[in-house]
Amino acid sequence: MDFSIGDLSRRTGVKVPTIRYYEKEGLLEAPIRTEGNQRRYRSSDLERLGFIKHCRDLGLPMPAIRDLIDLSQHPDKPCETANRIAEDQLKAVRQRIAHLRKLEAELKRIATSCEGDHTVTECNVLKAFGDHGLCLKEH
Amino acid sequence: MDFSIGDLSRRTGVKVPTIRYYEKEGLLEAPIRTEGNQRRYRSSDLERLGFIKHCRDLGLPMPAIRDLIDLSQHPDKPCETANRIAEDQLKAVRQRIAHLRKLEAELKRIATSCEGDHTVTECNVLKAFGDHGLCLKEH
DNA sequence: TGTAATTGCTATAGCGACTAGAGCTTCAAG
DNA sequence: CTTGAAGCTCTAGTCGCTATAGCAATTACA
Repeated sequence: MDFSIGDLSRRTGVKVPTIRYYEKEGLLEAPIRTEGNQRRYRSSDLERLGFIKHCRDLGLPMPAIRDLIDLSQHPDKPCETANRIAEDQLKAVRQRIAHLRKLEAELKRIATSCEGDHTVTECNVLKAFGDHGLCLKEH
Repeated sequence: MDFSIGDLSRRTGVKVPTIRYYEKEGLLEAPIRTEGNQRRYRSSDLERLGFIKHCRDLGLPMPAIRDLIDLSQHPDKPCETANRIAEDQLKAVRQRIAHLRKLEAELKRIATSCEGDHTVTECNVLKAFGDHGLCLKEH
């Protein structure tokens, strides 16, 4: 019914030092210890760590995760905050996608500007890396 | 015909401490100094810094930029390396886009799962953040 | 020429979210 | 009872900057 830190790691896919780091940062509560000072977790910790893992996979920064955890411990509060966090993150992700698409377009242009077999003196790739003015759009 | 570090900064949009950092990291050569120990740059440094800036904007990591600079100083070498760097970066950008699109889809689902005015106990947003199993696809 | 504002200098520390390593102790299997 | 895996703490390193402190030099204007 209780897990070692290694068990927790295997079940969640979060590395052992990262689990200890989350504890230090206050995302996970410090668990009880064995007589030999080793951490022993319960299934509620497993859930909590799964929650954190999923949030991190979604790109949430740690302060946002802290907010969500605080929130989930006050069940009578309105859930606007949770909503706002999800929407902010969605906005951020969309911005990053837009930005990366511009980069993709320019890198495609750069990568296809060199046909074959010559030396760097006449290499368009190097020129293109150097000259922002050649870009189709600003980024 | 020569610029202070501030001039260089204004003309390239690279911040002053970042310029000094690039020098420490060997991306920029150490320029000559005035009697009072201040850096004085020439237009070749301006070009080089513009090159670096553009590469960073495109997401190239510093080691890749170092490779490109080395390359540009051996004009007789074949330009395969430059090509490979551009293509690797293009590939990396496309991967990141693909990943972000999955996140976007899931965040959209999470952010729209809560309609209106209730408390966190029955909030689907919090549930969705917690439960990876509810995801449409893995990420 | 005097002085004040701006810019420059070095060195160090901090950011976020881990990751790696050293050097030690405890646990579990055979 | 021994051995090897897993655990412990603590420190430092990663990347690409950014901020701060405490000075020195330069520049603009009176």
